[in-house]
Amino acid sequence: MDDVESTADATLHASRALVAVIARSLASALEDVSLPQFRVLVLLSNNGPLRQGVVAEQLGVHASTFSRNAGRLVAGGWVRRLEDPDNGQAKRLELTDAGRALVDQVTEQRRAEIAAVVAAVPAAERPAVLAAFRAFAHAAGEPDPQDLQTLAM
Amino acid sequence: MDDVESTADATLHASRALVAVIARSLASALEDVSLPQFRVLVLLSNNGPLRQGVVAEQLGVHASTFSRNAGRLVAGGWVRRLEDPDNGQAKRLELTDAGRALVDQVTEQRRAEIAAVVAAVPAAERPAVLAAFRAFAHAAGEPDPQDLQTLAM
DNA sequence: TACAACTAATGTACCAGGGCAACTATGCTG
DNA sequence: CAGCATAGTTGCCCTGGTACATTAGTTGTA
Repeated sequence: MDDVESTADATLHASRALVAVIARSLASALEDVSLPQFRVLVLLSNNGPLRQGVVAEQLGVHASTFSRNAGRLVAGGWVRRLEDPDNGQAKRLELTDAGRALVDQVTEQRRAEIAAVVAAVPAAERPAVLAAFRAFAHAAGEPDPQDLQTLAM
Repeated sequence: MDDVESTADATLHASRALVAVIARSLASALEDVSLPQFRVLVLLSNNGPLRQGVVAEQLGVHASTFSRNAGRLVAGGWVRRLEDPDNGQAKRLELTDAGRALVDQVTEQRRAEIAAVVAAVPAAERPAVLAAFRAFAHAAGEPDPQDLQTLAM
């Protein structure tokens, strides 16, 4: 087994731990909203207020579908529908405080759990881990936002 | 920023790349089956044939719910329902070749994409990356199977 | 101004997933 | 054998996500 393979192996193994963290952080939010709904919140969190049509297109769903989904989010108090001052026919969606808090809570939990793992790495090895993860991230390049959005990141 | 924080930061960054890979590999399977359905396939792939009731319990859904879901998987040709020779009332679920192939394809794609990233890491740094991921995985401990199952790993 | 284009909402319909309750068939045990 | 427990199926109902077609209101333009 060459070093590409064994490194890929170790990466896959470590990725299981990361996935578990991500799944756990997601699970807490999914008690409040569905995954498609949470994706919307993340989208708004990353981009600020957006027109409904834009969100629908980003999510790859029909505008009518999204209109209803947005309605559910509004009803749940996670987002607000605002008139677009520049365009009377358009509506802008904006996170409410609750919506923002939900997203923040997930990312916070994610951060905290990963920090806990890192803290469990012997201090002497931490710089090496830091350098290695940076090298890996660099080699991977910027992830496709569309892919990240699938799992609401 | 201490080195726990900056390392956690780098880890989060690297994890985005990993999540993108996982999302992509999952996406290809989700053209054929739904996520709840794929979870079933993974469960069977990891454990071999299982009684329906056991699967339902693992997934945390009602037996009646799962009975129908299993029916859809059978109809799709992904699993087979077998009489349990030891117990006339029980049914065992077993992956068909197609079901196994679907799961294998996802894990294969995942492996291949990660290997591609690793191959893009300069050879001189690869041993450090290997060591880092091992250290991280070790620090994280064994992930909770329940968490992994959420995202079908 | 009148008409076309755009944006969202709504009526209608469908499917997947989920639960509860009732039923069937089988297994176990006194 | 009678009666109870176990395993799964099915009827019924609800929610969420999805699409298509249509409608209503807004904007822009010929």
